[in-house]
Amino acid sequence: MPKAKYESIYLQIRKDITSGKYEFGDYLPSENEYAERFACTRNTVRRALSILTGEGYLQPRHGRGVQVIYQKEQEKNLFTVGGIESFAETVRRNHRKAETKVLAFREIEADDVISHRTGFEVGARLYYIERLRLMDGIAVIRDTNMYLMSEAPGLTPEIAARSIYRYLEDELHMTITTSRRRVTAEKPTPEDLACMDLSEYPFVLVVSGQVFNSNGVLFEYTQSRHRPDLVCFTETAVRQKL
Amino acid sequence: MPKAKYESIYLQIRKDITSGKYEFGDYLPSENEYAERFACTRNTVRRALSILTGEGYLQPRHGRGVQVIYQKEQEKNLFTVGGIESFAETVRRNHRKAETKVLAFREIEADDVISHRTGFEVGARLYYIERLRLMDGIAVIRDTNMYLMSEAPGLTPEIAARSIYRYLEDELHMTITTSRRRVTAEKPTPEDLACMDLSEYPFVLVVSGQVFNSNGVLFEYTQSRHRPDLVCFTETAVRQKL
DNA sequence: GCCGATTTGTCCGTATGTATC
DNA sequence: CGATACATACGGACAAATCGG
Repeated sequence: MPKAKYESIYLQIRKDITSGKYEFGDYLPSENEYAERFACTRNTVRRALSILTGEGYLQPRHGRGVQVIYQKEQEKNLFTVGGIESFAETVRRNHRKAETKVLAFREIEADDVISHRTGFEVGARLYYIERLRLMDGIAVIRDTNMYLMSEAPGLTPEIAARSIYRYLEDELHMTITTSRRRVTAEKPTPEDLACMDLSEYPFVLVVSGQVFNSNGVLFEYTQSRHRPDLVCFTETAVRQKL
Repeated sequence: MPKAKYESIYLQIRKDITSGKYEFGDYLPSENEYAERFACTRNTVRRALSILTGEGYLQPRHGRGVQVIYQKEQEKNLFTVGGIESFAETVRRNHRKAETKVLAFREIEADDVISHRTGFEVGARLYYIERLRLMDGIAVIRDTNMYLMSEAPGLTPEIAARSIYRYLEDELHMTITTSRRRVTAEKPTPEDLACMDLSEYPFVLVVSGQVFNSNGVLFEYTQSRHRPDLVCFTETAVRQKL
């Protein structure tokens, strides 16, 4: 699957870390040793290591070696925004029953209001999708998504009810590269109140973001309005001077 | 100040982006042109560009060029967690008056409850600090921090009232590399209610995290409890295969 | 404290592949 | 098809930090 050499090295070392072969605090073999072992130059090893460093797995220490700082997380909250976990996966992990209700599915054109909020160009043709996410029959998330039709053609309400990402990746062979997210607390809108049981929560946590594909095209704008007690947002930040 | 060549190139290009010289959607000069302009190899240019890509500023497009995908954020919320902005900087950016009140300053030892929550080893000697952050006289954040004494010696209440990070960086010459953060919504504790004006907000947004220094040592655990209307949490995730 | 070996950090120059126009 | 631009990889050189003898 991985065609680039640095990528297969990256995958191999990551597996050694997540499988527990190297634990928190351990030092990896030296770059020179890896270079020999993988039959490549030190530069190529360093590239793989730099990705792992950027992902928070490793901490290189000048003159000493490269240390593992990855630890298995202790998950408590239901929804972990920030990872790559989808709604369905999250629900499954918690042994609940997932359901998705499509509230709206339209084709629209971006006007300047939409453009300003989402980053799409004025006049761009978009799919506009509203969905309600239910867990064990309780509405917990209200999603609004917009997809650039030229990049994600062929979307249907049926796909929206199942998994849009599976369609994009498996059918359209699209790969996602950069995404931006913002989390804010907002007062619920009438629509929020109509859809979700927010009786004791006078706020919703709003996660909005843009997603770019590997062509560098902004193709998705997404906004998820969460019941505040169920969401958890995680981040790993690295001073990336490597 | 920047000693490494790639770093000064990084800073220069970033400045060109944030200053608006290049806008969202524009293409940067080619790597070869930059290499000539900065009198270095394409590799060095690529390194600077790769950092900017990892930070969400750029989107390289194979065969075409490198596109700017940075947009000036529409800052509505006061506090942007996720960036590297300190409380004082945020307040200054909003032209407000900052104040920090130290509520507690103790030396403690990590028991197993603390250890489990923070990641410090049992028995580790820690500074325990509680602070209240005031903006224009209004309490908006309640901070609880713990620092590993062996890595951050010499902390005092006076330093805590000013800037701990300035002390760590300037006096102890410590550099921060990796940090992990979690954001959750929680019911306010009696302490929260006593310290902050939360009358209309039955929730606080809790940002907790671990910080590693360049020695790879977990030296800080931090928890900030925010009034929900004032915080904004941003993240840029990149599938970093660059 | 010095020296040499090891290890990571920075940078160069070059070659080749692949996508776009 | 050729020119341009980014992507991958090689190999080498020297600097800087660490560690053991």
